[in-house]
Amino acid sequence: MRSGKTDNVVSIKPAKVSCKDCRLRKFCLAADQNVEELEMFEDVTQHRRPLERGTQVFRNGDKFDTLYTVRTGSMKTYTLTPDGREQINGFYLPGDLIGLDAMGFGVHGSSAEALETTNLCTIPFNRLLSMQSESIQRRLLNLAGEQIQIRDQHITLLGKENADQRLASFLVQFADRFKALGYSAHQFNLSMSRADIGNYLSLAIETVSRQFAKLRDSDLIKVDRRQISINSLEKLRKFAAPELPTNIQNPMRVDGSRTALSVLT
Amino acid sequence: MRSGKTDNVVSIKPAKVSCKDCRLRKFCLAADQNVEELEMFEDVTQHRRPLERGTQVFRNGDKFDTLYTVRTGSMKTYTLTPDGREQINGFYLPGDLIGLDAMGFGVHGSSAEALETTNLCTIPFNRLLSMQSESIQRRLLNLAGEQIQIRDQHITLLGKENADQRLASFLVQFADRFKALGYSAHQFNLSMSRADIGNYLSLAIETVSRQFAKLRDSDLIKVDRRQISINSLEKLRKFAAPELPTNIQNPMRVDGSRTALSVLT
DNA sequence: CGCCGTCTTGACGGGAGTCAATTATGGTGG
DNA sequence: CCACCATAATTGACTCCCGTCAAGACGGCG
Repeated sequence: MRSGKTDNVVSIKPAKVSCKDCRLRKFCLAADQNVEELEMFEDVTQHRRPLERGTQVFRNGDKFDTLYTVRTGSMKTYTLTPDGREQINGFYLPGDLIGLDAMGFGVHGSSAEALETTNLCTIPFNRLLSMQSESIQRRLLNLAGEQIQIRDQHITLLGKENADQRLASFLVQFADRFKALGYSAHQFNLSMSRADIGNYLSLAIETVSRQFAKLRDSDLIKVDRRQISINSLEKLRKFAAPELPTNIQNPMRVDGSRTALSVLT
Repeated sequence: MRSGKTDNVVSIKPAKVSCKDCRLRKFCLAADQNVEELEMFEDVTQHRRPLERGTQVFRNGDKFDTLYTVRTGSMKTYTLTPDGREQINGFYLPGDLIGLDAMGFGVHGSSAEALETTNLCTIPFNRLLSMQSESIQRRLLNLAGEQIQIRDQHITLLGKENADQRLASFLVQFADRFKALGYSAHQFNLSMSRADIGNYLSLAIETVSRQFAKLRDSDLIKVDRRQISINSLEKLRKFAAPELPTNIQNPMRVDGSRTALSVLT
């Protein structure tokens, strides 16, 4: 499946869309590439036949050699506890890159599974590096940094928010992500089950259900199974993350630790 | 974070130790460098005067331009909740690299603070990249991947473990890290307060205290304030992460999701 | 010696987990 | 087309782990 230039020929099978026409490009590894680099990148990248729901792309312990970008559909990644329960660490939407965590030890520390019919771009890691592209290198670091920050936020959610706030935060997160993708932030449906939501938020599914009911009864959202309609995103945001009552806007430190730095931004 | 023996040389001032003689090199960015690269790297890197306990190196929202490696001492990083409470995301020991999360958006999403008198190496990020060193690039990706996996594990801890297991896991983690650094895994003292431990593990300090007592009463550890002595690391490990009762050793999936992969462990 | 911050220990209550029953839904085959 | 079933989701009742409140112990240091 090659193409020197954008052809008028419509291919029957995996319908390879050129990276330079892909509306997700600004999210993916190829975001900042110039034309020639993009061709190299496109040469490295491959499409895959669609994954059905429940299909795993890699599993905890697998040797790492490939990164994946979600083209359509959605995925979850999860780690396993010693007693075999799964802990979902993240959900991945179109444009998101999966597998970066395995760059550490060369072995996947998590598993990745499709939540619905999903198309991926596959990107062999060593071939990617051998491109020696500065912009790719930079982008890889960007995306890895993002993943760390996203996880830090999730740790904060698990560590500090109660059940109400967790579900609200979850919905706000998806609203924002859908909006960034050009979809409606107020109307979307979730591809994951209540069990997955609960697992991700560390709540029992009954609790998830109850919190959905609570948000519905407060007229913040409408819920029909996995179809979500947000009445006021801003109210929901407030609900998810209540701020300090009034006074201090730039929190100078709530505790008493010193802050003596000679840093000039 | 001290233990065992010190070096014979007592240095007066910043006493710049050459990277090539640094016993922490294998942990840091310069791990895989050849001689000439190492010189370039050393040229980029700088030492800093020691930080006192409580001093912040960067804060949430600061512009990102520098990475830091812990040389001696220890640090914590934390994010802030909207209402100003801090959530500790990680503790950093000698050899650990701090600041990678900020590669994502060019702005720090967390703050970093010294837990005790601490010496850092500072590494200007852009100068580092301009070295165009393949081994440095690779190492950056490695370390970023590690950070992601570490956070995934912490998410799993917060999501799935109860109070007993959390503290035990915490101690095991530090035992392993000290051992990797060449210190005793069975005897060490913690540089952080009960409050910091509780914050990190998402437990009230009273609960931390109670769990310490429980581990002590079970003869798994001895505790004297921040001085920890582990009687049986393996028992503690078992306690931290109980496995499946018997039967299934390679968990085929506890839930009912499909697993259509041609994987052989 | 006395103050203060850190830590420990006890008593109590609440938020969310667990158990259980009911309803809704979507897929499948007669 | 509908009956049937398995899965998913909701709702209620009860329980328990851990957070909160409160008091006291232990050092460290001026």
